[in-house]
Amino acid sequence: MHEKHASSFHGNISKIRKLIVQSSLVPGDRLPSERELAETLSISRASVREALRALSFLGIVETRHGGGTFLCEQDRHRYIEILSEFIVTKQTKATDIIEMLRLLERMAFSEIEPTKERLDLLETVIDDDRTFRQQLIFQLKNELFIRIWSEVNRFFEGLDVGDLYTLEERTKFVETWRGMGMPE
Amino acid sequence: MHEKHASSFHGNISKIRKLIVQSSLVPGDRLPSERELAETLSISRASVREALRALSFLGIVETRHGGGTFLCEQDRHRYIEILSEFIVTKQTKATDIIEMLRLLERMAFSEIEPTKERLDLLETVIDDDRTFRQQLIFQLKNELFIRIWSEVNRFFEGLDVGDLYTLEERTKFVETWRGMGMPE
DNA sequence: CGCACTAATTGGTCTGACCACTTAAGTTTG
DNA sequence: CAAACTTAAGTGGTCAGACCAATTAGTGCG
Repeated sequence: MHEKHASSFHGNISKIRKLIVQSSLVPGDRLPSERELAETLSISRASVREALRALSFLGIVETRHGGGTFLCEQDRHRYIEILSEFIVTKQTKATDIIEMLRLLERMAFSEIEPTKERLDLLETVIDDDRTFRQQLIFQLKNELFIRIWSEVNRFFEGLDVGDLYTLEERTKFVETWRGMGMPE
Repeated sequence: MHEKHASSFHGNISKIRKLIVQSSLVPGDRLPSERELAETLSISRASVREALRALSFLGIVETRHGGGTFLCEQDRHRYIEILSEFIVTKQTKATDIIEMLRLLERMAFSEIEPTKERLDLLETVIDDDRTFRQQLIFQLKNELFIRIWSEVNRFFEGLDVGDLYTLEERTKFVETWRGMGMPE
């Protein structure tokens, strides 16, 4: 009658996320119904609902009464999801850390005004990925932001996966950034 | 047999939170068991569990298998703990908090789709800085993001420096936002 | 073609049961 | 008497099946 309880709560979340990926679902797509998911994953519908509720909280999924469960516009909520998951789970996946870091640095780029001094400074350190990114963040002059970035970056360096960007990417960043600045 | 469905999901969360307050529970205290809560609040245990799961995600409550459900040590908040540490450890400058808050709210603006309802809603509260910003954030429907924003905002309000934006700025926000909407 | 109605689908809730873990009371033992 | 063990009650975790509520797809009629 009752099956063995082999799967935990977080395990069920992973199962559903895995299923989303394997099914090649794109943002806006509808997930299988709760009843289908329950049968497919061999868990009760109650457990499916708990997992879906969690995914809903993380902004990954959206449910409509009578309509179904839909995959959120991930691109719209991308960095919120990353931020959420980074904070929620202790053992963050490497890919998430990298994406979070990239997000923060993109935010910095969009926040900092590209003056000539800053451009020159970044170009002098463009060969070193770590220094380049650090100098960029430090330009923000926001200690809170810097501290958050430092923390995420600390995790990143612990991964020991080399550079975050290639030299080509860094060069392109600076050029794009220069284009954003005023002529004067 | 089956009772009327008078209460919604979020309503149940409120019920439990209210009960926590009314019972004068302090961090570390144990809540009534799920079965007791179900009877007290006149809802099914399944609904109690869903509400508790949400509170658990928000870091307000912690459950231990076989042990019970406990009120979290407020300052040891799982996710907010990290953010709080950033803010508290060194005395963060007020300007940094303000900037971070503005950054978060700008993120929200770029994430939320500007529907007519949302525009109307924001315009009705445009005179009150705090309410305006809160309504904006709440549109995100991402509880975790809301928690994070709330935490930073709490520090901001502790600064007692008045409004974050002027009425003119808020008006401009809404107008800019409206421009971002597609004509369809 | 379009509108109203109906049936099927899907999420939301309820009930009662059983499993797994924790806790505390009771018992035994040194 | 105190410590270790055993046991029973309590609690969260899961399951199954049912019904309610909202949406959607389908059908028939005008």
